[in-house]
Amino acid sequence: MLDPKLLRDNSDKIRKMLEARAVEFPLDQLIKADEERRDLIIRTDEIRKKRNEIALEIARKKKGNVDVAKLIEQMQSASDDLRKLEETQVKTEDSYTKLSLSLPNLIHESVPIGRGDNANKEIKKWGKPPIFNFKIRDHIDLTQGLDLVDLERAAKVAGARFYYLKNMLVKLNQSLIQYALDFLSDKNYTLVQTPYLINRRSMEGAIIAEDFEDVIYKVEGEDLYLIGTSEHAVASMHSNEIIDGKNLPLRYAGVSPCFRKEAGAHGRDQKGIFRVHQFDKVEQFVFSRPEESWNEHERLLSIVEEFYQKIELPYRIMLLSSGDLGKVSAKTYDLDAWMAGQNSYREIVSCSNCLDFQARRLKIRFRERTDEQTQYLHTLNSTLVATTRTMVAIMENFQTKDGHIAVPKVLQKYIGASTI
RNA sequence: GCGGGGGUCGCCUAGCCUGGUAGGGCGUGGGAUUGCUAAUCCCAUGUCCGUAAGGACCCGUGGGUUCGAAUCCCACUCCCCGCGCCA
Repeated sequence: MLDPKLLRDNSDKIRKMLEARAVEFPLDQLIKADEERRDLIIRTDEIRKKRNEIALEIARKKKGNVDVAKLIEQMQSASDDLRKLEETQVKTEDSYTKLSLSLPNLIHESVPIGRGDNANKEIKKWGKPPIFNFKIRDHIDLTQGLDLVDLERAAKVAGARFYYLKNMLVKLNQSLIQYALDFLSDKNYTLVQTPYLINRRSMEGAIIAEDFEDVIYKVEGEDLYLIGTSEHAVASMHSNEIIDGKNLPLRYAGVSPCFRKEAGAHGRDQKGIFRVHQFDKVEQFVFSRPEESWNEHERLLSIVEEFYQKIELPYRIMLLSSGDLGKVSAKTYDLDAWMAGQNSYREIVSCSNCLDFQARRLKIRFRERTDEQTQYLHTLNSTLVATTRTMVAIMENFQTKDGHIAVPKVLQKYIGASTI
């Protein structure tokens, strides 16, 4: 949600954003709804004022035992007027809220303008893709050879894009989680394991309406949705709160499984565990002062880089273009890890600054002193590790000639082995 | 799941029975006073509309009754206590 003042004073800025994102949006309709809404507030306020005055008068006269029948009549007619006006007000307010909740976030000036991922900008590269002197396997071959994944039975039991992890891959998965939690814990993050199901209000605070359709699973008959990432549950954790400024920034390490419908992804990455409906993730989430959020954004990225350097995965950092940017994000870096089996860099991390977009929806504010005006804070999120994709990268890059997998050094003490 | 108690403006609390402008304390900021500190007193301290003056709203949420609801009625929700069930 954007500051409604922008609709009035600077709608061009919003228009430019919509154009850059190539998003169709009935902005004029929203501006009109906002105007109507404010007009109705003024009109209903006037009637309420009158009603309050009469009510006061009645109370006073009653004390003096004066007849108030006439005043009560006036009150009745004012209440009737109000009821009628309120009906239209509810409708206007509804359409305003609905529209304003589906308006995407502003875009930071450093974001390249363009459609799709062609316009994404490479910021840097780290590490060198490994060179193999044998015919390499992709992660699907590797997991089959070592009995690490059972896709057929998962398809039978749950459907496509599900998987059973088996044997050492179960341990690798746990090791990545454990290492990631230790890593962030050392950086004084607050560890938080979130609810995996959250209600609609909370979900709406973290994502934009259309994502409900494409990514979010709903529990039938309940006001509950499976989180697509712990970001959704951590963001809403402080909803409707006023945070004491001296506690900022709040840095959380969220850990949870992630559930995604992958509705628009038919045919893409159909095999293996690269694109699946369920995976585990350790996520960084920061509540920050507005003036510090861009520094926090860079900080998140540098922590991510440190992590993948320690795991020794070659990667590149991409700055997403306006067309590729998520609707709630003002600026996003992706970290694409080298995947030897696919001979390309693939996305494993997404690091975003959402400014006050989520905070407005969730009413998360802060202030330094209790006599001060409250302010919306900024929220940022970044993957630290999404286990399935990182495991794909590890398996493909660390494979050995005999079809086994070397374990990155930092993970060895967690998994208790040097090869799989 | 059953029974009982509760949710009040950042925090704590009064008001609810008996409907008529939500009061007090703490914290925080400003001011006054005082060698300094402390103490004391005064003012401010939620949201929305409005350039402002001002006004409206706010007592867990949503309905209802009423001229008028924090207050009465109904439903829901969360917390606490007891019972039941349970990994």
